[in-house]
Amino acid sequence: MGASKTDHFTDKQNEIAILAKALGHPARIAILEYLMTVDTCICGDIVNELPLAQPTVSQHLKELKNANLIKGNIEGNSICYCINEIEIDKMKSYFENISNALSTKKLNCC
Amino acid sequence: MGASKTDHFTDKQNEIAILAKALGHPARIAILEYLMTVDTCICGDIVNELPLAQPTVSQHLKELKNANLIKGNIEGNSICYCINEIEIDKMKSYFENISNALSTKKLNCC
DNA sequence: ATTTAATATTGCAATATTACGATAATAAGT
DNA sequence: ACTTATTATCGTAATATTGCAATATTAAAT
Repeated sequence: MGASKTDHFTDKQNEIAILAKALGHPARIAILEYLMTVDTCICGDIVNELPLAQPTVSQHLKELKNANLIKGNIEGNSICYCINEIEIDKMKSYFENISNALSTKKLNCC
Repeated sequence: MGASKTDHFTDKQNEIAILAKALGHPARIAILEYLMTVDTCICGDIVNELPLAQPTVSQHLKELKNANLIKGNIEGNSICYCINEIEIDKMKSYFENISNALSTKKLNCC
C-alpha cells in the first residue's frame, strides 16, 4: 500500500493532518522560521539559508505552498514568499482547543 | 536518498518537525481526538473506532508513542493509552508564538 | 492446562518522500 | 541577441510510510 485512507476520516481531521504533514520536516520548519525573521517577505536567498540544494529547497517550498502555508508572488526574476497567517492560526486554534480540553478534564490516569 | 538531513537543523526545529510528522496522518489525528473524548484514558476499543486493521492501528499508536504524544500503561490484558499533555503544549506554544509574531509584524506584502 | 481476548511484531507489497544533478523557463541587465 | 540570476521541473536513486495477513505475545478467565 503506502497511500493513506483519507476518505474514512473527517474533513477537519484531514485538514489538520495535511498541515501537520507539511510541517513534518525540519527544512520546512526552518523555512517558516526564516520567513518570520524578515519584516517584509523575502525575495530569494531562502536557498542560501538552508543546507540543501536549490531543487530540494524548491520542492519543500512547493509542499508548503500546496498546504497553503505560504503564498508566493512573482517579483521580477525572483519569487516573493511569505507565511499564510490563516493556516498557522488553524494549527494554533487546534492545539489550543486540545490543550484547554485536557487541562479542564484532569485525567485520572497515566 | 529519502532520509532527512536532520543534523543541519536546530534541536528545536527537529523537535517540532518530529511532533508535526507524527500528527501528519488523519488516523493519528483521529486517535488523538478519540483519546480526548473519554474521561479516563482508554483501555482497548481504539481499533473499533478506526476504519483500519488492528496491526495498522497498533503501528499508528507506536508512532504517536515514539513521538511521546501518547503514554501507555499495561492494564490487565489491554493497554491504557492517554495523551501526553506536555507535547501537545509544545505544539500549542509554537504556533501561538508564530501567530503572535505575525500579527504584531503586519506584513506589507502578499 | 486450555481457551479467550487484546495488543504487538514480522514480513511484504504498494506508494510516498527526500535529495540532488541536469536541464528548462523566465526575466532583468548588458 | 547574449549573458546572468533566479526559480521550477524532470529524472532517478535511496529510504520511509502505509496497510494488512499471518503470527506471536501476554494475561485474564474457565
